[in-house]
Amino acid sequence: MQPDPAEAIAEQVFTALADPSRRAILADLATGGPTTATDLADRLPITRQAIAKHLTLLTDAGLLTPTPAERRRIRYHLNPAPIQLAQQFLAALAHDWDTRLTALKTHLTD
Amino acid sequence: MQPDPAEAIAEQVFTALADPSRRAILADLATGGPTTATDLADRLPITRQAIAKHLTLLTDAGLLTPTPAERRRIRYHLNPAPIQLAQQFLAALAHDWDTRLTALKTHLTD
DNA sequence: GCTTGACGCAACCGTTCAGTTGCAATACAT
DNA sequence: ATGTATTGCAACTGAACGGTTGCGTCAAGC
Repeated sequence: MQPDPAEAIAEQVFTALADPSRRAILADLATGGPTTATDLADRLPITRQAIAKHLTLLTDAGLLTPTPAERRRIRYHLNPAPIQLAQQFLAALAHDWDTRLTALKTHLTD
Repeated sequence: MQPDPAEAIAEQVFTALADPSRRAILADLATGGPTTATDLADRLPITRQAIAKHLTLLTDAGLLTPTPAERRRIRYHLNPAPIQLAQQFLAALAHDWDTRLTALKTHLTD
C-alpha cells in the first residue's frame, strides 16, 4: 500500500466524527458559526480543556481552522473540504456494492 | 434532544468506519461479495477472532447481515442503508455550514 | 466413531482515549 | 500595578479498544 492520502484523511475524519462531543462541537460550529473554546465550554457539559483537545484533533483532521481574534481569543471555523472527501469515500463503498449487486443480477438472469 | 435514532446510528457507523481493519473488511465485502470470517482471516493480517469481533460490531451497527451457509459457515453481506444515512449526516453538516456562509454573505452585502 | 473445518466464548495484555485538575503565561482594562 | 479573562501545557485516572491465546462446540465426511 502506498501512502494513500485519501485513506489517511478518511481515517482522521471518521475518527473525528466518531465522538459525540466532537459531533456536538461540529454541529454548534455549523449552525452557530465560528466560536472559541471557552464559549463552547459554556454550552457543552465538559471542561474547556477537554474541548481544547477536541479542537486540536479536529484541526489536525483538517475539519477546523483557527483564526486569532480580539484579545486573546481564538475563533475556530469549519472547513468543508474533508467532509466532502468522506462523502466520496462512502459513495465509493456504496457504488462498489451496487455494481457487485447488478453484476450478480445480470449473471443470474443470463 | 431526546434519544435521536439517526444520531445513534451515525455514532455506530462512524465508529465502525474509524478502524482501518474494519474499512478493509468493508472494502473486501464491497468488491468481493459476501464472505465468512475465516476467509477474511486469510486475506487480512489479523486473527480470525479479531475479525469476528469486527464482524459483530459491524453487524450491530447495521452495516452487515449474517446469513447461514453450507456446513457451519456464516456468510456476511453488506447493508447499504446505514451508509446512506451517514452520507445524509455529512450532507446536513455541509448544508448548515453553507447556509450560514451565504447568510453571512448576504448580510455583508446588505 | 473419529477427524476435520468453522464458529463462539472468555480471559488477558498493551495502548489509546476522553476527561479532569492544577498551574503558568499573556493580553487588556482599571 | 493589580485584576480579569483566555489560552496552553503537563500529569493523572479510568475506561474502552484492538488484538492474541486457549478452549469448547457443533456440523459434515471418511
